[in-house]
Amino acid sequence: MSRRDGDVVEVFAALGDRTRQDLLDLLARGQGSSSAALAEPLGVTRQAVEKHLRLLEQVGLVTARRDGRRVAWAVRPETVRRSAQWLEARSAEWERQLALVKAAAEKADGA
Amino acid sequence: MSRRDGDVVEVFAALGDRTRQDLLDLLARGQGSSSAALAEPLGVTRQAVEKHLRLLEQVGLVTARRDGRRVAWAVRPETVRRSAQWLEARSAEWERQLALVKAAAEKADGA
DNA sequence: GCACTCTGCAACCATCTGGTTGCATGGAGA
DNA sequence: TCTCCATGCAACCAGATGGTTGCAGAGTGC
Repeated sequence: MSRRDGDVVEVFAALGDRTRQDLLDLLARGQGSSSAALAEPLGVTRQAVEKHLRLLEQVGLVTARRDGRRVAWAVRPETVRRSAQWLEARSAEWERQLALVKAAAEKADGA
Repeated sequence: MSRRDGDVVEVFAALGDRTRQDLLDLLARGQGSSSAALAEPLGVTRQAVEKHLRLLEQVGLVTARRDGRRVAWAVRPETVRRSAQWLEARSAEWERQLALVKAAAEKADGA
């Protein structure tokens, strides 16, 4: 597994949390871009939101832009799309490999 | 977010771990199907592998089939494919929403 | 029948995680 | 200039996690 594969593992780990999924939804819908604005619909403190946002930023799922003292967060869907494509390729690869293994096993049984 | 969405979150959490990713790779390649056979290339104990396998089974990524006292584990790529498609749809949806938000903001600026 | 093999399970441990609280700092508006 | 607002950060906490060790039970081959 290459280093890039390692990055993808972190993206999946980041996506494997309900609060972060909801957070990304809110950001994509334009329903708030500051941590305080996002905290209220999520039902957690703004510090919890900031923690999640920093993790999402770390794996490339969101970006931050300073606006005076405010920070405007935004989703980066292209990172999600790339991860989806990576996963799709993996499942296709696994299906291909399983077909080979299955064919080899049937050949052995016939022998 | 629907209940099915909740399931997907668990799939991503399951995929967000390097050992489990490697485990799925080994299973797909047919390089061992029992916990003991899988533990050696992963460098962890068979109990650790079994823990991971049970979690993967819980979210539908692998299946177990009893073979006497042995358990043969197998990957279910269709679950991975479905999750990839879900993610692809989400990123497309987020891109669509972001475009709407961006257009609305530009309209407001022009006013 | 017995020894061996494979699995299941629980207890344990160090670390991580998701969240809260409290306080400090910097930007902005009056 | 001062007050307010928004953010940053650290400490804390309960629970979860990933792994190990030890032991018991069931299947299997001799």
